[in-house]
Amino acid sequence: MSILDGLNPAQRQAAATIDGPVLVLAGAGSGKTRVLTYRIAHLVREKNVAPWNILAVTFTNKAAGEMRERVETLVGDQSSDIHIGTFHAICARFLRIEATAFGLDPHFTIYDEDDRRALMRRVLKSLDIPEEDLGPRSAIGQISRAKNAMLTPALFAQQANDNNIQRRLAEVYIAYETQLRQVNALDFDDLLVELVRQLKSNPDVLRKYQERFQYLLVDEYQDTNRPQYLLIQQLAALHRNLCCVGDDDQSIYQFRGADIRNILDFERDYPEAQTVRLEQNYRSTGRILAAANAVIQNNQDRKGKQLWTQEAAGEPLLLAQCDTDRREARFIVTTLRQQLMDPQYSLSDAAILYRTNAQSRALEEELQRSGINYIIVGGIRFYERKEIKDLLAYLRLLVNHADDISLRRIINTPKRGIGDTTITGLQAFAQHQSLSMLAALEILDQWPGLNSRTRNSLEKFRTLMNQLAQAKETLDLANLGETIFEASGYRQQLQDEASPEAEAREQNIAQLIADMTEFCHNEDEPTLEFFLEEKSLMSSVDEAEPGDALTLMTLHSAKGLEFPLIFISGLEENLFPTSRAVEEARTRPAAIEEERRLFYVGITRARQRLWLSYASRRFAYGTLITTEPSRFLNEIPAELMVVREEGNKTEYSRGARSSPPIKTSQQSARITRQAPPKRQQAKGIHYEYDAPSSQAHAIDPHIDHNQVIDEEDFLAIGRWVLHNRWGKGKIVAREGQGNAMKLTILFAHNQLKRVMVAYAQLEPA
DNA sequence: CAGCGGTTCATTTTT
DNA sequence: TGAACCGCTG
Repeated sequence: MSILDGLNPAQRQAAATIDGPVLVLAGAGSGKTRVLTYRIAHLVREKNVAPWNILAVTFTNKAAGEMRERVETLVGDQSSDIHIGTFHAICARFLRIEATAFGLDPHFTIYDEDDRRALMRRVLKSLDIPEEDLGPRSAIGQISRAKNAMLTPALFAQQANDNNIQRRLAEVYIAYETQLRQVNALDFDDLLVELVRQLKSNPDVLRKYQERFQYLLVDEYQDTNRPQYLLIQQLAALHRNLCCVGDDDQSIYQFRGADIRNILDFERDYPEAQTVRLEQNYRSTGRILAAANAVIQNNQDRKGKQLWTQEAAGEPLLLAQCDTDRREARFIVTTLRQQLMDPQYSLSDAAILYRTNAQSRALEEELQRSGINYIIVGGIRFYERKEIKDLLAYLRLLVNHADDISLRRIINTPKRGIGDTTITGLQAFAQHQSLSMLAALEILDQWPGLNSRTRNSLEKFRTLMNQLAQAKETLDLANLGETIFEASGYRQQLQDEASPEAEAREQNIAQLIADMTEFCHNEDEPTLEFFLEEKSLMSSVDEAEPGDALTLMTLHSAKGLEFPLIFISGLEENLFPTSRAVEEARTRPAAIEEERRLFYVGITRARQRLWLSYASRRFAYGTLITTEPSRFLNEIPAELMVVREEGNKTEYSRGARSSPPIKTSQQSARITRQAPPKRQQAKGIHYEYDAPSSQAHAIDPHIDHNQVIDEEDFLAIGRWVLHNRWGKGKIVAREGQGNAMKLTILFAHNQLKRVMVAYAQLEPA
């Protein structure tokens, strides 16, 4: 008897191989979290590994929380001693613990995108670089890339050729780093990069961690970037008991520096590594999985995997071609309503996925009109709201006096009559005195030519901050938050405004203070530092509250999640794939592949039903633009999908594309659901196409289900076959075997179609 | 200094 | 469409 008995053979191998490096290539829905948690349970309960000798790293806090929960049910109390966390959280924690050894100030602040941008603005201004030459956005992006390539400012400057822009950028990088250090802050990239560097130059500290973490587990390995890879390599170097779980087909963060080589080259980096493939999918119906497989097969750059399932074929996918984005929203709402008539489904079983956050607006309007309860994952995060960031800025400044960016944020919030001129003046004065802006407030009498009115306002602010600093020493976290809200005059300002928005803001702050109370109760060490750290590293996915609501989110946010009912909207060229990808693909065709993987991720989120949609006309940038259906739609075998037209018939350009997936409304109206494929002796693929009786009505009674196909005989290249929809055609190409077999057939009017044998009703012609 | 109105610009994706 | 930024006025 072993804990691992409940796993399938591949899963068991992945979980039981605990000595040496293991790479688990886990397809979507193949039970990778199960493997990870059972592996941990196996280590602790059956191999007597001490919990604190295990480190498990995930991508999101949510994944970490889930893993901890599931491990807890398997091993009980001991789970609390296992190190489970996100890369960023773990790095932040180690950096703080080892701050002294690393020569860092342990009170460092973690800067998010907003703070980073504010700092960059300041840098660009100080270097007199006009916005047209280099915007803060672009500068941040390029510097982030440099950091993730482990390039220090000095190295970057060296590499910068005589190219003017590069040299300029090097200057910006240097100034940015200097200022970051001056305000005692680290950005997201730094958390990783800094720890990797410090461990390299402090071998004794590294040794300590290497000895402690005898067993390492990494989730979502395909999304690790260079510094993350290096960190893992450092930590695993001693024991080499490293288990990385990932799926190259689900790598969707390369734009942010995730390096697919980390997964593709695993065997090279760890020659003794064992590779385990998890290819049985436990999540989706046969048709959904077939669609996913068909789409991802268009990618060249992959290790190659073929997912299979024992689940029933399920319902066909449905593609709604809508005339406008508004109609698309209505289609989704109507369809959802229909589904909810079925008592087995509730609102929380459904999710709408889209490529960009901006697309949520049209959907939201329609949902509000219909009174459907929904939550948005990833819009504006709670901790990104202005009022929350304001209050947090007070807290940050109390912890880190050097944090000028936070000071600037709050020195005149709420209004204290301290304007831009004064702030810029204070900054210059502080710089001249080599002090932080907060410290400079203490020596205002040395500021020449300061008029008494301004001085007065500044002194009032100084008094406030000193008062709060005292409060910090005596009060607990929640009371401190309350005091700041009150003493700063923030509450007063909101009440004076007396608007619904102000009311909402006040509520949000009440929520923040409630969070603080909760934090005090839950944590062993509820320090202000740790509270801020937790909040800085919180992502929008982590905030999704359970409840009876429909979920709206980007495809990126959906990674790792699953829903019985999934809508993927906005399947249009230049939206999904994005215009950037389309553009880039003109010179580098592989550029489209990340978008395709994203589509693959979306499809594989669905357990039972999947709806796809696009709008021929859509509001973007405030105007109506016309669009074309996404190329990805052509990659889904027609047999898997029913097409329906929503709204007025619309023209679309047929272009040079040989097989537009769209039929006219007359045709599509008559398209009934496809019959399940004929039973075949699949070679190595175990599809079971026993349609549940509830679907019986969907099956065309005229099809002979027992007809046996001798594929070798009549499906050879050059043969003529009869398709129930397109008539007679000639087979021109064939790929795959058994149920995965696809044929390319030339039908009348030079119509070239790719069909899946498993779903097409083909007969010898 | 604050508040206003006008203009411009942007939409990937996020730890 | 909207947020974000700029410049003018009181």
